[in-house]
Amino acid sequence: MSPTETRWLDADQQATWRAFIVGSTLLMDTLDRELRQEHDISLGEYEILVRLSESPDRTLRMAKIAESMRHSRSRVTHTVSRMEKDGLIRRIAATDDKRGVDAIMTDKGWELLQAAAHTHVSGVRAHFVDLADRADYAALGRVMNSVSDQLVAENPTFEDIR
Amino acid sequence: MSPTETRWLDADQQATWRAFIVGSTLLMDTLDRELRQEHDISLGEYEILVRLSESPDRTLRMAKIAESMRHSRSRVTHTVSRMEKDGLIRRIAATDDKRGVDAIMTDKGWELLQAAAHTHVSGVRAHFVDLADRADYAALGRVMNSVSDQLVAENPTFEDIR
DNA sequence: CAGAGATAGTTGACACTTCAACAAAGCGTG
DNA sequence: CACGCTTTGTTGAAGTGTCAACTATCTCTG
Repeated sequence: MSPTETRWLDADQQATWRAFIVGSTLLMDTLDRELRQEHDISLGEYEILVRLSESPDRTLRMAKIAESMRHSRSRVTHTVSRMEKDGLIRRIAATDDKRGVDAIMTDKGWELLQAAAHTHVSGVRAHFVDLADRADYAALGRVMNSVSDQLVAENPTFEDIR
Repeated sequence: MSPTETRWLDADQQATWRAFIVGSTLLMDTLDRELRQEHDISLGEYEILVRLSESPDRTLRMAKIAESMRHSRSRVTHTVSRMEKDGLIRRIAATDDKRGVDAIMTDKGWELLQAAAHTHVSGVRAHFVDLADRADYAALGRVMNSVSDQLVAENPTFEDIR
């Protein structure tokens, strides 16, 4: 924040940081493209289906979806609207809280998920999980978890605003 | 590819994978927002300025920019067009290859980079580098490097098409 | 229990990315 | 040297994400 002296990254740190940017961009783009090409669904849409599939009655409040993916409510509204148009999800007003809306995975959504899951998991393995040894992979998990924890802790608004 | 049995991820792998998605999304979004708020520039635009600053004469061919960031040519054209309109970059036809176009960072671009670099590096440290111990960070670098290598090797078209 | 403020979700405008089609210039082999 | 093929870069449309404004509902406090 304050314009104190900048602590630059050393060469190693810089290299790792750049590897992270390029690698994660490439990885996400690839997984997204594979899903689109083979099942006409984006990675984001797939992730929503996964979360619904893990919920009782394949149902989840819009807010819960947004929260667990750390996407904005607005983004979830747009995405779910598209998926509803495609017949993958249905929306009904929540019974308890009249402001709320429940997203429910349709049978068509369920079937698509079954098919897409294979593609996705294979991709994640081929392009990511199976490339690293267990220890390195675990280390990566630790780092990414602390990134999330720190950002959420530091900026509590992440829970709601985004 | 072939619909053989799916080798699912175990719980640990799944957790790490999800941490990666959520963490990297959160991280990139945060760094992007910080740059926008404080300097009216996106992370992608910033990255272009960095690359130009590292090149002789602060000049780089459009294709080289696209290649090093692994963005599509089209994306680079659009982004550079916006930056040109903002006076951060100038474009001139390449002298040698008449198809080519050189992007040149202006003084205004250079000054913006100086200011933005502090914000960016501080953010990268605070939200990423300084959170992990050296060993975990190095492991992450190894993983992300093999991700890139594997994807580029497997799909040579990445060099040009994207 | 009234009013203020928080929360859920949607909407529309705008920004950015992708994709396919395209023009212009270089390259390579007969 | 001419033809086809590749490479460079741009364009415009369609898709997706962000942001700010808005409605409706809920909750808390005096």
